[in-house]
Amino acid sequence: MPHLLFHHAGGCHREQTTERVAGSRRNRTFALRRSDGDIRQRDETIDNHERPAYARRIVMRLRFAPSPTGYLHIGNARTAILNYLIKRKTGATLVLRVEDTDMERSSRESEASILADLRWLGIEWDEGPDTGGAHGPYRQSERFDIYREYTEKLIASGSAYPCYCTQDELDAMRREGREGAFEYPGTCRDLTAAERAEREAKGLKPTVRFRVPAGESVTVNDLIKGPVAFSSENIGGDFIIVRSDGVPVYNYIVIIDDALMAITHVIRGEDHLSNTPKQILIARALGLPVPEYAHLALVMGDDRKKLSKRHGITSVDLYRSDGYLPEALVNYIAMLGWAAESGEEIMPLDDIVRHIEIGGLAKSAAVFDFQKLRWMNAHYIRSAGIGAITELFVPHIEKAGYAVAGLDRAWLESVIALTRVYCEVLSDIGRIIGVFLEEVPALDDDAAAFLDDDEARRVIAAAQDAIAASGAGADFAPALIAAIKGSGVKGKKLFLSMRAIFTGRLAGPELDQALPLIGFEKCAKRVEAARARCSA
RNA sequence: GUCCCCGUCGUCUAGGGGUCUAGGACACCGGGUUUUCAUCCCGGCAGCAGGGGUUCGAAUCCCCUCGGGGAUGCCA
Repeated sequence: MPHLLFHHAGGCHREQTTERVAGSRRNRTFALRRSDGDIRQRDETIDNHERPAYARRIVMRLRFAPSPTGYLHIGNARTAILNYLIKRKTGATLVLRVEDTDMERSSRESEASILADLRWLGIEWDEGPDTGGAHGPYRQSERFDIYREYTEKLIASGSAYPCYCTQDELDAMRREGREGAFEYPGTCRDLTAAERAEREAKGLKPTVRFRVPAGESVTVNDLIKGPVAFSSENIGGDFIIVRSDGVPVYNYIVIIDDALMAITHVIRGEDHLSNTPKQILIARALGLPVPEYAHLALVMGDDRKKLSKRHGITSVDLYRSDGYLPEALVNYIAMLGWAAESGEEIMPLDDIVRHIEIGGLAKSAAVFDFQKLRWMNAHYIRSAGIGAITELFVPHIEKAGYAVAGLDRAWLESVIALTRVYCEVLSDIGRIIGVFLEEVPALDDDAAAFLDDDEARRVIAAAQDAIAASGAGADFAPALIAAIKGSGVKGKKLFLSMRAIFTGRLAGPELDQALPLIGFEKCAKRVEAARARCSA
C-alpha cells in the first residue's frame, strides 16, 4: 500500500525548526543510554540523507522475527513498525526471520498471512524467506544443521550437557516447589560417562542443557531502558537449549542467528528483556558478538494486561477488513509510546521517520486506545484524495450488498465526498450508502414516527405536487425544495419531513447536495412511497 | 516466591531542579456553525501513586512503601 495517498496538512516546516532546537535533548538521551561512543550513535541523530560519508561506514542491520503461530497481532505489528521506522531513519538493512521452531503451532499459512499483513502495513524488508539474501536461510526450521554444530561445540567445551530428566520428573519437581519458583537442581549436570551410557541404554532421549556459569554478571545496555544488570545466579539454573527431539529452543538459537545474520541492533518487545542474559551467556560461551538491544514497552488492554484477544480486535487483518487504513494504524501505533516534539499527532510516515528516536521511546507500557485509533482513522478517511479513498470504499460497499460495477465513477466519488465524514472506518459506509443506492430506503423508526402527523402529511402532499410540477432535469433539486416550502409548514418540521421522505432518516448530509445525487427518479418514487405509507 | 522493568488527567503523552496556577491529543461536558446529524471552530472538566529525604526551591534527584507489568516452559 503506497503512502502517497494523503496530501498531509501537518506543519512540517514548523517541526523542522524545533528539530534543531531539540538537538541537545537528543544528544543527552543518547549520551545517557549508550555505553559505547561509536559512529552509529550519529546515525540516530542525523537524517539519513544528511549523514556525512564518515558516518555511513557501518550499516546497521535490524531484524523482525515473528513466530508463525497465528495472525499478526498489534503487539508484533508495533515491533515490526518500530524496526521499519528505524530502518528508514538510519538506512539500515531489515531482515525478516521466521522463528518456526515450535513445530506444533507453526504453519506456512500463518507465515503467509503475517507477511501479507506486514506488506499491507507498508513495511518493507531487505532480506527474508521470500526475498532471500546473503545470510539465509531465513526460516529457523531450515537452519537446524547450523545449530547442531554449535551444540556440539558447546558440549565439547563443557558448556552444555545432555539431561535425561523426563518431562514428568520435571513437572513433579515443579509441583513440589512453590508456584513459579522452580529452578533446575542440576540433576544431570555432572553425570559420568558410565551414568550417561546407562540412561542411553534405557532408551532415554536427552535434552541438552546450557551450563550456566556461577556468579557471572550480565548487563544489558538497553537503548530504551538504560543499563539493566542481571546475575547468572538467578536466571533459573541450567536451561534447556535443545529439546529431546533435537529441535533447539528460542533462547538458544536467537543469539546464534542474530550473530550469523550480522544483526547490529535488536528491537523487540520488553517481554524478552528478562531472557536476554541467557542469550548473552550463550554468546559468551560461543564467542559470538552481542548486538545492541532496545526493548519496547508492551502494549496493554484497558485492564492493563498484555494485549490479547479478549480486549477486542487485536489482529491486523481484522483491522484491514473493518476498514482501517494502514496509514492510520501505523500512525497510531507509532504514537503509542512516542510523541513528536511539535506535539503533532496526525503525522504521515515520512515525518515520523524524520523525527523519531529509538532513545525517545517511552519506557512504560501503554494502553491501546481503540477510540483514539478510530478518531485517527476517521481523520485519514476525510483527508485522503477522493479518487483513492473511493477505490478503498468500493469493497466495503459491495460487502454491504450493493453492486458497484455499473455505477458512474464520478457520481460515486461525489457520493463518497458527501458521506465519508460519517465513516470512522471504511465499513461504516454500508450504513449510509443505501440512501443513494436503494430505490426507496426503508424508513428508520425515528423518521417513521416523525412523518406520522398532519403537518408531515402536508409536506408529503406538497412534495407530491412539486414532483408532478417539476422537470426531471439535472438541476431539479433547488426548484423542488423551493416548491415544497409552499406547504406552509415551517422550520424544523418542514426540513426534517423532507429529509425523512427523501432519505428515510432524520440525519444525514445536506439535502441540497444529496438530492441531486439521489436523482429525480428515486426522489419521485420516495415521495410516492411516503404518501402511500402515511395516508393509510 | 525470586529476578527484572515501569508509575504525570479515565487513556496516549510533553516535561529532565525555578520559565508548572503542569502543556497538548482522544474521550466526556457546554457553546457556535449546520433549519438535521456528522465534520469544523471555541470553551470547560480532569493528573505529578504515597511517605520520607537532598535543596533557598522537587513532577523533575535519592531512599522506602504501595501499585502495575514481564520473566521464571522440552512457547516465542
